This record gives sequence, C-alpha cells and structure tokens, in this order.
Amino acid sequence: MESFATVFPYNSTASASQAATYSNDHNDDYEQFEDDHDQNLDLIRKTLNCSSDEAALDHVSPTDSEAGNDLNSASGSGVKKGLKKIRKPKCAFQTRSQVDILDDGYRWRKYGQKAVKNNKFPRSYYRCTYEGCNVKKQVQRLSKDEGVVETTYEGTHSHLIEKPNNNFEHILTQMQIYSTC
DNA sequence: CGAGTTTGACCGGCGC
DNA sequence: GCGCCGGTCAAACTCG
Repeated sequence: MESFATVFPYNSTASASQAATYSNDHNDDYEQFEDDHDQNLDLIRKTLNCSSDEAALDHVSPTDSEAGNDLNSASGSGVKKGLKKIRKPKCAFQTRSQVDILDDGYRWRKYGQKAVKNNKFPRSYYRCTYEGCNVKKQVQRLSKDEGVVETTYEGTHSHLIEKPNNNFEHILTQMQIYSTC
C-alpha cells in the first residue's frame, strides 16, 4: 500500500448507497466504552469521529466476551433456541491497498470465505485468535474498484494489541469510513 | 505438531 | 412455505 488517494467521498451517492447496506445497530444497549486499552480501535473511533458512547461496540469484559462466544457459536450452528440474537455494531472502512489484510497488530484466524452477490471477489471472515476475545472482521475487495479493500470490524478486543504496529496510524490515514459507528 | 487456511455443508433470517 | 443469501462450522489440508 504505497500510493493512495482518498476514495469515496462521504456525500457521494455511491458511498451513501453502500453505507446503507450496513445495518445501524445503535439501538442495541451499548452503555459504555470499557475497553480503553484497545488502542487501535480507539484510534479508529477517533478517526471515525465516533463518540465513546456510540462507539462502545460491545460491553465486552473478559467475562462478557465468553457470553458473547456462547451467543455466536449458537447462532452459527443453529443451536440457539429462544435467545434473541444480539447483533453487535460494526465499524466499516475502506482502504486502497494491494493486499487484502491490514496488519493491525492483532492475530486473526480465517474461519470462512463466501462469494457474495454483485461482487466478483469473495468475502473473507476472520476471528481474533486471542482466547476469550470475540472480535470478528470481514474483508472484501470491491468489484467496482479492485484497488479498494473494505474491512468491517465487529466487536471490541478484550485484550492488549499483540503486535504493536507503528504503521497502523499510517493505515488510518488511508481509511475512508462510511458506516455504522 | 501446532497454527492457520480452504472449502463444502449447514443453518437462520428475510423477502416474496 | 419456499428459495435465496449471508454467516458459521468443521474436517481436511497446508505450512513453518
């Protein structure tokens, strides 16, 4: 990711319609921002101009995240019965990059890949491998602009960054946020 | 051998 | 009710 220009101006109709594809989950009860040592996401939120309250992606404490694991595993395998699914808010942003994966300092494990409608590139699904941390992200290259990678974070890390990365702030300068925080 | 990736199958939500 | 679609699981596989 060397040369990049700002892409997707906020007020373009294109980005507006794309943003509309992401559900806004502010209605869920995210009370407070507990994870103040989550440096990168905090940085993202600042870049996003999110308030801390609205950016409280989830009330994830180490114990809460275990409950989150239960919920998510249940939703995936269809075991969940009678439990209303709690959807976490998502932060989505786009970067112009040759590589799909941003090195944000966390360790991710890929758990799925799907072809999505109206996009010739598959969407990849990643989960944070830190024990008890239930953060997920989706990575997808845009078919309409192959140089742009769209990354969607879901949840809040419950641990310190594993590989402090000085370049992350650099990455942030490339980000164009168009969604839900 | 452990960690991570691939990929087909499965499930739930949603629109018609 | 049915079919489509997105998201997840899990076994097999690859890689260091």
